[in-house]
Amino acid sequence: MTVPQAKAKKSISIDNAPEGGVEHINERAQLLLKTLIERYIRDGQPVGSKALLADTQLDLSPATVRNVVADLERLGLVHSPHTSAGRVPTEQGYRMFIDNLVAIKPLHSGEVQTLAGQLDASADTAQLIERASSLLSGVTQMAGVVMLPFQKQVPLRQIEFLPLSENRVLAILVFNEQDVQNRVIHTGRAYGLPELERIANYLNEQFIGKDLNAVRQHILSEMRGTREHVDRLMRSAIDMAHQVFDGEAGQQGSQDRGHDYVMAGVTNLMGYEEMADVTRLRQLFEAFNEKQDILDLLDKSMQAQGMQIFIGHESGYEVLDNCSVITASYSANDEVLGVLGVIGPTRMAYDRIIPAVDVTAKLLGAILNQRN
Amino acid sequence: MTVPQAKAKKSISIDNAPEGGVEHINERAQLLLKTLIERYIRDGQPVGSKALLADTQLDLSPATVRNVVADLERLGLVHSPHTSAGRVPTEQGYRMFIDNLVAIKPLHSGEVQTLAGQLDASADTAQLIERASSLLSGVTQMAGVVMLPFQKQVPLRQIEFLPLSENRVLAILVFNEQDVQNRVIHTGRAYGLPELERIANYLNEQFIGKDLNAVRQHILSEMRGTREHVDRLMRSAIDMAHQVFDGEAGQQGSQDRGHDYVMAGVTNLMGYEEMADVTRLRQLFEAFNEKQDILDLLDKSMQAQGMQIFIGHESGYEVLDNCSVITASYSANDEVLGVLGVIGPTRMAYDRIIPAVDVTAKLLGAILNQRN
DNA sequence: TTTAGCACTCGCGGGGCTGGGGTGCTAAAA
DNA sequence: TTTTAGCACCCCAGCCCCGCGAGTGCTAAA
Repeated sequence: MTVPQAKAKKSISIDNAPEGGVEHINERAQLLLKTLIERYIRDGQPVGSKALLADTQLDLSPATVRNVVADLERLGLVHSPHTSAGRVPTEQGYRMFIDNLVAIKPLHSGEVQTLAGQLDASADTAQLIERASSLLSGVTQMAGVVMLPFQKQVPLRQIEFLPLSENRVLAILVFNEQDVQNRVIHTGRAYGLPELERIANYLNEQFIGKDLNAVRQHILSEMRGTREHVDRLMRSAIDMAHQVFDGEAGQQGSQDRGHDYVMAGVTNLMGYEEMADVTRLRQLFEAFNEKQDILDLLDKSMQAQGMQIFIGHESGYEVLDNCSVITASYSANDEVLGVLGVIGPTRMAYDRIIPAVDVTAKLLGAILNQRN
Repeated sequence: MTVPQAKAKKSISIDNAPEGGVEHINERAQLLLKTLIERYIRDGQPVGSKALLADTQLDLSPATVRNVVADLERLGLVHSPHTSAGRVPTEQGYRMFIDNLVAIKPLHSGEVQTLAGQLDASADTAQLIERASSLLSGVTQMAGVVMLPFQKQVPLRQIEFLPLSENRVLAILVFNEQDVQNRVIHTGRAYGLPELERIANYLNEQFIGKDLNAVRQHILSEMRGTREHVDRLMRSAIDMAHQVFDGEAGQQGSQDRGHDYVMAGVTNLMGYEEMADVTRLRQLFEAFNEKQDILDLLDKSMQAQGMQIFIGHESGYEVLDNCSVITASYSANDEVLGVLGVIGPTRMAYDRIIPAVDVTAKLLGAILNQRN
C-alpha cells in the first residue's frame, strides 16, 4: 500500500552548519530562495518576481530576479503551478532551505517557561507523555506525537504477589515510583500468601535491578536449566515469572514490546487549506489510528538520534505526501528512550517549530533522567 | 457557546408502538412520509413526487402525491431546499419517522454472532469498553462511543499496601479479577511491611464488600469520630484510607468520579458528504476531545435509561446540529452502569443502527453482569 | 377527491469573456 | 557577461449568460 522505506536523512544540526550541496548556487540565488520560501510559508501563495524582490534588500530589477528564479526551477528547487503564476518551493527546495538556509528562531524564554512549567515531573510516565504530546501540539499548532519511552531498559525494583482467587494470582511489578504494573496470572493450583511471599523473595533476589529483557533471558535459561532440580519452590517461582514476564499485554497495555505513541491535536491539521481534501485527511487520520506506519517512521528516526526532518515523500509513506514530520529523540542517562515530534503540512514555520520540538525533547529527557 | 439543555426525549420502544402525535395525518400520508424518508436516507437527494410514487405500491398520480407532500410540508415534517427540488425530511419528520414509522431491521444472526464473538469477556474492563466502542463503530460505520461503567457501585474485594520508598506507599485496590487499581500515596513517615499489613487487615475488615462511595462515607465518619481515640494503628489506617480513596486521579485514570468515555471510528464521519464542511467537522472533533458536552449528553440519556435518540438540535449542542445521537444504557444486575451509542449524520440508516446499538448494549451488560 | 395540463422556478453545468498577475524572450544597456 | 526594459503571451479566477432538466403549484376538468 504505502512504500515502507524512508530515505535516510542526515540529521539536522540546529546551529545551521553549512554543508555540501550548495556548490552550484551562488549567494544571491540562495538569498532569493530563502526569501521565497519564507514568504511562501508566510502566506501560502505562489510568489512572483516582484513580490519576492520586495522582500529582499537587493537593488535589482524583477527581470533579473526572474532569471535567477528560472535557474532555481531548473535545479528543481522551485516550481510553478502553471505558466504565469509565481513559484512554490518543491520538496528539494524545502530540503535545501532546512539544511542550509533556515534561520532558526529560538523560542523566547516565556515559551520555554510554559513548556517547562507544564511538564509535571511528578506525574506518572503515561501522563507525562500525554502532556508532552499535548504541549507540542499546542505550541506548534500541529499534530504532536510522542513515542512511549522504550521500557526494556528500566530496571525492575520489586516484585510482589497477591492471591486473588482459587487459581488467580496478581503480580505487581514496581519499576519506580511512577511506574507500577499489575498482571493477573492463572496458576494451576491455589497458592497461599506465605508461599507467594517466598516465591516473591526468591524472584526479587534474582531479578532486582535487571531490566525486563535481562529478566526474560534469565527465566529462559533457568527453565532450561532446572529440568533436573526438583526444588518445588523454585519451579513454581520460575513458572510464575514466566507467565508474568512473557505473558504480554499486561493490564497497563503492551507498551514495552511493540512500542506505542500518543498523539494530540490532530484536529489542528483541519485548519490548514493544504489539508482541505477530506478524503486525504481521512486517510491520514486513519494512518494515525492504525499506528503501524507512523510507528515505523518514528522507529527510524529514533535510531538516527538527534533531530530528523522528513519532507513530503521523504517519509516514504503515501499518506504523508504533503506533510512534513519533524522529530527529535529524547534520552535520559545518555540512552535514547524514544522520540517525539510534530506532523503538519509541508508548508510549516520550520524556524519556530524545529526549536519547539528540540526543546520539548530535551525537557522530557531531563525529567525522565531523574527517574531510574 | 452551546445550549446546554437537551429536550427530554421519550424513550424509544423498539417494537414500534403507535403513540400520540399522529392524529391529523392519515395513513396514506404516513406511508408517503415513511417512504420519502427511507428513500432520502438511502440516496441522500431530495425526493420528488414521481420518484416517491415509484417507491410505493400506491395507484396514484404524481399530482396527488404532490398535494399530500405539500401537506406534510405545511406540518413541518418535510421541507424543500428550494422551489422545484424534491423534499427532504426535517428533524420533526425524522422524529415522527422514528417514533411511529420506522420498520426496525433486526440484525441478522451473523452480525449478532460477530458482535458477541468479538466482545471478549475475559478482557479487563478498559479493554472491553474499547472493544465495544470499536465494534459499534465498525458495524454502524459511524462514530461509536461507550461511557465507562459507573464504578461507584463495584464493591471492593481487597486492599493491600506495599512500601515503596522512604515515605511512599503503594496501595492496591482489588475489585475483581479484571479490575485492579494502583495508587501511590505519600505518607508523613516511613512504614514497615508488618505495620502496613496490620493496617491493611484493619481496612479489609472495615471495607470489604463496600463500594467506593460507601467506603468514602465510612472514612469521613471515622475521621470525625476518632478524634478522642488515640489508637495509633487506626489513626494511620484512616489517614491512609483517606488518601487512597479521596486522592482522586489514581494511576488508572479518574474514571470513577468524573465519568469518561471511549470513542472509536470518528474518521468514519469523514466519509459523509453532509459532514464535508471541514470547519464544522473540526468543531465536532474538538467537542469529542473536550468531552464535556458529549459527557453531559450521555449522562442525560443514561438517566433516562433504555434507548434514546437525539436528532439534530434535540441534543441541545450546536456542534451536533446535523448529527443524530443514538444511545442505549447498559446495565448489569438490574443496575444501570453506563451508556453507549453512536454519533453520525442525521441522515443515517436508523432501521439498522438502532438495533445495533441496542444489541451491543445488551451484550456489554451481559458480560459485565458476570462480574461483581 | 383525484388528475391532467401547464406555466413557472431554480440549480447546475458549460461556454465565453475579461482583468490581472505573472512569465519568457529579445534586444539593448551597463 | 550581466542586468534591464519592453513586449507578447499565458492562464487562472471570477463573472455573466444561457439552456437543460427536474420538480413544483395552480387551475380546471373528471
